[in-house]
Amino acid sequence: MSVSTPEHIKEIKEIFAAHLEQNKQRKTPERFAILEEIYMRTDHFDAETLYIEMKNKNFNVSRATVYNTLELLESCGLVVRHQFGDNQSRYEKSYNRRQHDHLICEECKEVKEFCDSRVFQIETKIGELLKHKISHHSLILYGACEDVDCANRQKMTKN
Amino acid sequence: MSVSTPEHIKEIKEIFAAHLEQNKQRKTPERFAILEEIYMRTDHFDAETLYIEMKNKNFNVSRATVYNTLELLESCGLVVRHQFGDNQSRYEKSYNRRQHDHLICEECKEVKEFCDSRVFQIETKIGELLKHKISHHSLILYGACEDVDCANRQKMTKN
DNA sequence: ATAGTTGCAAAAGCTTTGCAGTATG
DNA sequence: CATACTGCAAAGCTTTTGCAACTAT
Repeated sequence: MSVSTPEHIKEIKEIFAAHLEQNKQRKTPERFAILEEIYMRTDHFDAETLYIEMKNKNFNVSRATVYNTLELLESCGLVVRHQFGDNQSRYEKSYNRRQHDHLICEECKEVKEFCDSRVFQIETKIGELLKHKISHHSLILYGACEDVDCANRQKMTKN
Repeated sequence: MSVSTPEHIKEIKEIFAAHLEQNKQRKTPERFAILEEIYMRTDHFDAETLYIEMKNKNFNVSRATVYNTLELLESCGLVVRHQFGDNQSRYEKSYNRRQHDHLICEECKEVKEFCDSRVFQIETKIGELLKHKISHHSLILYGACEDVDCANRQKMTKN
């Protein structure tokens, strides 16, 4: 996942602003600060991490506002929410990003992204078969890195 | 998902007993009662539901034992754990069952099962591409029933 | 001015843990 | 009879909610 440029962030803020106007919701500084923080990130973060890191940057937001804004951003498609198997939601920015799925190393917890068009063939076929209109999917592969850095990352993850 | 017959359950208990012996763990009545309760079910249940229903049947188990036993059963392959997008674990029996994935109706929350071999093609290809040894996957399709009973089920789900 | 939002703290929901008592091997 | 396991209650985490104060429109 790549870093967003300042121009990119400006564009995204405009999209968010338009969405808020359309729904008669207010354009508060907190909402835009959270959006910006999210688009500065390149990882798959949880709500608490986002909250803590904003606090660390001396931006005073509450957890309630973080959760509220994440939901808003999700509903307007600027953020996607995932469940990586640990009873906690993880989020990532999604504007201008190709749909993709995730591979998680069970040892070092690293998240990698991939695309495979066969998943859409499955959506189509199973949707027809089971008579459902499929709106989206979640595909997660779990595995083990064949990677020298895996052990190092493991140490960092254990806390 | 079909109901397990008494003979079937007997066989599964033997497997569990063997597994416990191998790992020098004790064959307690609670563990077998929980196993039996699970194999009587045909749904995708959460730990609390299992706990409550055992209480209702006047079988006195604790939550701690339910969670502990679910973990044991998962590690010996008699139960699989899923995350259907709501920050809560769901379980289902897995002995003698073909590997399958899930389709969830976002309106009535009904869970349907399906098989599509293309997932394994994805596993193989992406495993090679990203140099990971894939151990398992989770694929969930989210959609909407095109189904007359969907609305009825929705009413029952809202609580 | 008015009603949508915020921050805070409390509550809620799922899961884990500590511990004293119990029962398996 | 040693120690793994159980039940209970408390604690831990993530997420949601209620409400008074605030602020965008």
